Amino acid sequence: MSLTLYNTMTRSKQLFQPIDPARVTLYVCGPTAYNRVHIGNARPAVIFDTLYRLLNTLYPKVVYARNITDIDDKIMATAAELGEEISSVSQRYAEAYFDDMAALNNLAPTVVPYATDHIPEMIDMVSRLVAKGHAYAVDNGVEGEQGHVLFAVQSMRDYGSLSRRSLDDMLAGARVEVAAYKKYAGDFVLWKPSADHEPGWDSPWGRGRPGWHLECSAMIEKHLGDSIDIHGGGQDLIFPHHENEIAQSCCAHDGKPFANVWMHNGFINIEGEKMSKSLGNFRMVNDLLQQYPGEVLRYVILSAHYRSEQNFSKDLLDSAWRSLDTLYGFLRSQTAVVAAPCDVSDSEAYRALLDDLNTPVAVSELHKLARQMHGASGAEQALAKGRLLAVAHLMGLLQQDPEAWFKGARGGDTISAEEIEELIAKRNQAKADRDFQTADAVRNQLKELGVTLEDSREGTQWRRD
RNA sequence: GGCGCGGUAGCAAAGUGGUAAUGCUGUGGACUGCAACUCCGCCAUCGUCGGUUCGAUUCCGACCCGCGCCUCCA
Repeated sequence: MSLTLYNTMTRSKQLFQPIDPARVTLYVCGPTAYNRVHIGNARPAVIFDTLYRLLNTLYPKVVYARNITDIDDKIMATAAELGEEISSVSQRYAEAYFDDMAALNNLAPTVVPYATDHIPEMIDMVSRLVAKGHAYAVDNGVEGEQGHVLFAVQSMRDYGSLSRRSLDDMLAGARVEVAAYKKYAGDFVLWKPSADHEPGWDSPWGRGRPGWHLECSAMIEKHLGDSIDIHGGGQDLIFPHHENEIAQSCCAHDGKPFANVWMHNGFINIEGEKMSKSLGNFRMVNDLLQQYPGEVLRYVILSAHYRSEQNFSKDLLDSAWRSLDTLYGFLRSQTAVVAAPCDVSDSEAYRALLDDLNTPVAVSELHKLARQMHGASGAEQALAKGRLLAVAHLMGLLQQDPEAWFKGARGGDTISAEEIEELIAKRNQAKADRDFQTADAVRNQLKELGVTLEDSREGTQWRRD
């Protein structure tokens, strides 16, 4: 069994070969904690969580790090707006992020490093970059400029290799003004000075704070090593974020490779439009969770290949919910069957995942396996159930009790489970009396309250629509 | 301007040089007191035009359409 992954760096799929099979390393860029996260943040979390699960079946130890950026100008702005401490803002939103991600059945990463816990490491890295001639400090005495440390992009030969852009091309189309203190327009900030009212840490270049890209380089170096196996994130991070991470880390390590495989997930659009602040169409995970189980969001994300763009819409979410209903329906009808232990690697779904995380095929296999289970009996059925659950577990799906799935709140519930049971009892009595008019009246009454009844030889089951 | 991505059934979404998985929806039937669930069946020739080939949705070229990035951004 071998894993193939698409590498943004080479623009091709390639066999995954860990640097050290005894310790595979995966790093994914996490959120900046200044707001509730939107569904776009959820995609990489779900995708790479699935990859993490997959890697765990292949290697004895996988170190998965996903950071929290807790110092950033956006957080500072939010804190100022709310009149709150920066740390309290970032802590609150980091917690909210963890809650949201857990609701999507994401496992906790092995390491969750915080930027502010790594200031000395960052300063150290900047010092090394300066010493090696890859960075320079602005020392012109000008207020607001003095104390910046910039990465000298021209000091690195392969700068731009990930995004495949030449410096000149980028600068030609640049839409931003170039700060006068930069030696070269493409140079980016490693460290910036903080005003008295801004958060800051003492450094060789005065009181200041880290630039955006620095934390990832420093934290990866500390927790994962100089060279890691896989680095992931959203496509928008390819440039400049990841390009700059590469620059920092490679130059700090005298040219040693930084990440062997670069993986980037596509964007999520909303009802056909790009999700953006100006369009006001951000979909916060938390808001969606008020209307849909987290598993539905996860199912939707896994229904598309991670590299393609994905369009979120109400129809898509509703249909995913119905698909899960079908799957849980099969499981509910086989509750009595004890799942037999099963080796996931012996499945089409597993092979699909090994092929650059082809989750759409893996999801489709879930449906095939469920039907297979449904049509089987005896030991074969037990095995089929075991396989279905094992494969689903790899994807973080179908792990809850089917009964709970159907009876759980689905938003706007107006009738309690007890009341439903009472009405069912009443209807069953009517049925026994051959009073079908009353029986149907009860059914319709429940239907209007969003409850569907399912009669079978074993009795009546119910579900919320 | 530079770099890059995509166009497959009503919707979503895989895939392959030899006539297209899967889910949702719709629809015909079975089951049911009626339903629901489930089961059986039906519903696409893969943006357009050329080329290569015995054969292309799959390779090549052109074109049309949609989209992303170019230092806030998953």
